[in-house]
Amino acid sequence: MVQGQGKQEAILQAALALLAERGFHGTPMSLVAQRAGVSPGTIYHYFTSKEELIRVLFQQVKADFSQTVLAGMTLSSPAATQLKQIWLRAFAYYCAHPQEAAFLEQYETSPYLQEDPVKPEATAVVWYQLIHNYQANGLIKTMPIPVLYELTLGVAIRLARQHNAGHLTLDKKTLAQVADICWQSVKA
Amino acid sequence: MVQGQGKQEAILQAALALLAERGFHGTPMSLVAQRAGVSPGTIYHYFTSKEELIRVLFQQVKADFSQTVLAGMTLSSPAATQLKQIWLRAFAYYCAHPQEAAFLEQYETSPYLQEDPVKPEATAVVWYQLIHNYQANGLIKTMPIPVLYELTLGVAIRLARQHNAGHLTLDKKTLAQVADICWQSVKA
Amino acid sequence: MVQGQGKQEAILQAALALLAERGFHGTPMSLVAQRAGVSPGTIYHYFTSKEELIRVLFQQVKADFSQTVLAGMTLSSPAATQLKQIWLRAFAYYCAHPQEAAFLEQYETSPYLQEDPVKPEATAVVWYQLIHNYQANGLIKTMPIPVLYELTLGVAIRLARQHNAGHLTLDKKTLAQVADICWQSVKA
Amino acid sequence: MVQGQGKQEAILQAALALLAERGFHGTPMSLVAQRAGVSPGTIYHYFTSKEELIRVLFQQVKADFSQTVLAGMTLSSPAATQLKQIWLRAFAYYCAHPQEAAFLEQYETSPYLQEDPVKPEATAVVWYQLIHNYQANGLIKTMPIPVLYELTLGVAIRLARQHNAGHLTLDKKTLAQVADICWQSVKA
DNA sequence: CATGAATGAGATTTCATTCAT
DNA sequence: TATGAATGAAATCTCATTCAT
Repeated sequence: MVQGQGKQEAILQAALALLAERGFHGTPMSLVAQRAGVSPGTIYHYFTSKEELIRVLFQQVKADFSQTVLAGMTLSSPAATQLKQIWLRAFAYYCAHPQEAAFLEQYETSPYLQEDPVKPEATAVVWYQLIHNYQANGLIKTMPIPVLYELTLGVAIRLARQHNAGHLTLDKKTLAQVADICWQSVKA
Repeated sequence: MVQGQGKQEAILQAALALLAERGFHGTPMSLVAQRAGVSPGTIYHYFTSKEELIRVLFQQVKADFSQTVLAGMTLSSPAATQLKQIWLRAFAYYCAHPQEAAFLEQYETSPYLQEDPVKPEATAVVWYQLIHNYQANGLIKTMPIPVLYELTLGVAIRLARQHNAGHLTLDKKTLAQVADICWQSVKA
Repeated sequence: MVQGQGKQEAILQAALALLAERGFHGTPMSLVAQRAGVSPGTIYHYFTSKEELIRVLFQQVKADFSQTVLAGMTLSSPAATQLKQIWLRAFAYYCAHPQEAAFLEQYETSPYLQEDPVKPEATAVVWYQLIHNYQANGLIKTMPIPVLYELTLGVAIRLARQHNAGHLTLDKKTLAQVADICWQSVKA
Repeated sequence: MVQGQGKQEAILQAALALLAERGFHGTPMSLVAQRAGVSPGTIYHYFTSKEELIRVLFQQVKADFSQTVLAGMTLSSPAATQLKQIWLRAFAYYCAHPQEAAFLEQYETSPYLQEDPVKPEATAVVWYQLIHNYQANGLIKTMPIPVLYELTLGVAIRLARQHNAGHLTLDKKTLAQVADICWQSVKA
């Protein structure tokens, strides 16, 4: 069994796996506790409520996504290269982390947490900043940010989801093509 | 109070409104009953279970969507016009029917009904058949159907959703532009 | 579909079959109605309540049992012959009418109808009268009636029940032996 | 209020009393909880379902019966003495524990638990083993076990039941007579 | 910090019974 | 008489959360 601070992490891990597979209402706290090798009461030492646990998990997953996608980005490349690179990285991340993907989708979709629904592009802070810069430099179309998001990263994410669900397989070449198509649709 | 067969319809209406706003697990059957002006037992006269009620509702919403989008389509127009037309109609439908939109999104996303997760494009039968034809005639790119879906209708739906959430407002002109961008990204 | 008075009979038949197989609480009135080819409301034209339906059914089964066991009795035979005959007939009746047997057992056992629990020997009116006579003539032991009942007919019924449940098979010869044993245990 | 493991016992006690008096379907879990001085949810901490609670209770009652009947048996006595002794003990047990008696009868009778209906003699393991031995030594008749059961212990139990229901009172002498009659009917 | 038995409100579903047609 | 849609009380079971140890 894990000890000390490790327990909080164990709880988050367990929650992620279960929430991804069974949904918010399909995963009782007791199950999270069991999977984390912890007692139900312990969860409430680290999190005030189920809602908070989920909110914290969301923040963590989002941060991990941002960091992973960002890591090793070639910041000196031209816009086209960079955006396509981020597109492919995002796609790869979702495919490599199906649990995180499933969880994010539910989180953004579900009326479980009524307060402030999350804008999809908010999850991809890295992307958002890049777009912001490029737009300022006139490299991409002048359109509302959400439109640009759905035309590019949004597509990557949906496709990754379908890939995870087994509805779709994409080889490297096709993938690069799609990334390029997305870039074409937003470049100025 | 409604009478006779009208009750089944009243139940479906009530369910749609509540499910859209509060989610599957946030809407107890008793609430559906109350809103439909019906006793809890009555629901079970028309539907075997909560699950079945939701499934039937999904079929109905899907059918309504297909029919509305299809109605008045100019079938003699060229591919570009048709696809853009359907894109705009789908967008309009989702904006005009935010409840249906929210419900569909949850239905496609939620692990609530484990059996056969729904492919998004299955919801848009009309669109699927058009694409199929055009692809056979070489009018659009040779790519997996789900890719083509996400590049076009998928984008329309996401944008409508953001519109409903109040994250976004699009004037007619911009809308037509986006529809055109989507068309450009899939045409051969 | 049956008509008029035939409906009452159809209801009783349906009730018997279902109650025997599924128990009192396992057979909703709606199921009885369905099996009888009748609407739920109709049952309440013939019976005030579920309880009354069951009570009437009990009376009917009891009467049928008495009549069948009595029919063709050789009233002139000696006591031994008569009691063994009735023993074998009762056994045969229960084996030939497993539904009636199962129903009677439940009725006599269940706290479903709190008022006046039924004495087992009350079900076998014929037997009761015979015993009464023989006892008056000093042909059988002076013991409380229920004791005599359990030593004879009671045994027949339990064995028939076990036979119906498939726990037991008895050939004719063994059966006659058991009947004789029972007789020996009560004769003066 | 009871504490700790005592709650499981309190629940079983409450269930026994209520089930005996009101039957399986006449005793809601909430009533069991109330009588046990426990919240409804607590029952499900100890038992998976109502069915399991009843099954466990059956095992416990059966074990108690066996042990009580067995305790202080004079194992060196001759067959006649032993069987009559066990007959009287069984009778006494059922009279002294009317709740257990009523519960056992329902359990063996009711179609509530469809799976493997219980053979009556299975409840009396002690008796079964004795009979088995005696039969091997030719001390009692060669007949199917269930027949021997119904001729002896079966009679004891039915009579005790009638006694509990107030239909019958037996003095010690008569009781010994009946026990003897039963022995006579099975001895070789 | 950690535990896990206990809670009790609330969710889904059933079913005896009624009543307008 | 007959219907069967409708009722609504009640039953079983779940689960987020608490608190004594």
